[in-house]
Amino acid sequence: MSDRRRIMPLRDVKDHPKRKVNLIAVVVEFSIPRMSVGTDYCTILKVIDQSQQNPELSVNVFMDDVHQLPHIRSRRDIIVLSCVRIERHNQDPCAVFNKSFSSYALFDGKCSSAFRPYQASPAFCLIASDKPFITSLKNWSLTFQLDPGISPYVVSLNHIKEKDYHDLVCKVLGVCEVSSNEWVLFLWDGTDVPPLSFNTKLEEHYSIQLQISVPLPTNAISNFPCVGTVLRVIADPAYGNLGYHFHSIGEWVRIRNVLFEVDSGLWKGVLSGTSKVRLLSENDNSVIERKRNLTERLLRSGRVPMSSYHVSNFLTVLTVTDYESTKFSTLMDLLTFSKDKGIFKCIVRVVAIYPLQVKDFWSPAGLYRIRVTLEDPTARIHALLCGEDAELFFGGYPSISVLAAKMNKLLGVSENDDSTRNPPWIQCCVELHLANEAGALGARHYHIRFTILVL
DNA sequence: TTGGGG
Repeated sequence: MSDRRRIMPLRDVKDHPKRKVNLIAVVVEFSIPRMSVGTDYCTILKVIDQSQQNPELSVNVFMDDVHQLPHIRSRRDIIVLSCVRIERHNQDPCAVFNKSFSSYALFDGKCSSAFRPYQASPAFCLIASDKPFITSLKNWSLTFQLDPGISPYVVSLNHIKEKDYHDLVCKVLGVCEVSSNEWVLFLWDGTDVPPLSFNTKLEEHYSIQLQISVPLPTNAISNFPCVGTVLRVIADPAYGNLGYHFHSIGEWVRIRNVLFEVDSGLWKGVLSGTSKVRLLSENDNSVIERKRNLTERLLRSGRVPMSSYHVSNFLTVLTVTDYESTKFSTLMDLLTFSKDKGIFKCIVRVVAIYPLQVKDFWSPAGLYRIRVTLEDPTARIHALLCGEDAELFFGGYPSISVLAAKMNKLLGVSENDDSTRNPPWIQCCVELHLANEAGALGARHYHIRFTILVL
């Protein structure tokens, strides 16, 4: 075995088509490992070095065992690529890792002295002459400002559009197998997804879902932020065990090519075959901007939905004077509240009611007994509107036609368009009771209280 | 072979 390996600077790669070369580079982006349409699993890396940061070089890695594909742990990690073949795609060179003659090793980019790879392909062998290359690349990358990739596709969650592909600069709150081979990613950028209208023909409002996929137990969401939407992103089954492939929990990333869809009047992200990840620093400008925007928003407006700032679609529902000075809470504040009783003032939309017919609002004893589904950008909950609380809310016992008109206003039913409805924002008081053991799913009960509907 | 930003 030779004790030297000729390492090619990335700027020279373009001049060596069809050649097999050795590279040492910093990984700045990776696609999530997944099955290819051929026989192998695949991940695509973007790498840079001192000689070339733009364009980044694509490295396409194929392996027959998904566990043997490189799994990037941290920003600035170093990859040694031995005997990769240079090909051309369109006008751009790329390196292709062939499992029959290529090998690789991944090194922590932060630790300056260790030469032990945290992952390597079976045939990889570190050669003494690699070490100074690795050291100088680590030293260089610590001083180099990595490019987060400014692009018109980057949006924050308050600007997403249905059926569009967007990039998000966001924090990865978690990844969870919600059912057998169904994985969900939880993403947050501190902004609120836009409120949606409901298609009354497709969505029977009494059967409305409370969330995309399954409910999570309180202990799973207890560390989620209470302001800003936690977007649920469904992974394509081709990704297999997403928890194994995704190492960025709690970190800021730029995640590219997320598809946005609407399901049951809720926003849903889809991790498609072309989604890619760039790990970002807490000090990255795009991360600092998002944190600053959230701080300024909370100082300016408190815990209210971003889209309720402009009150064109806001019903004046007054809470009784006792709670006028109470600060607003989000529904996620309620879902994660740990004491067994509390009263909150929220800005929400009534997205569904049960019973469906106003004539069924009373029990046989003549008492109001209604379940409403409340929504804000952070969550949906069922809340009860019963007895004296409902009398206060509706102003006693109005006629069925008056009550029906009030409910139509509350649900956003339009007088001249029965195909869509767009519930207005209202403010209301919600009392929370934890029925028994704290945090148990379904043990929380919510009642609308101290709220008067003024119409 | 696969894969390759919109």
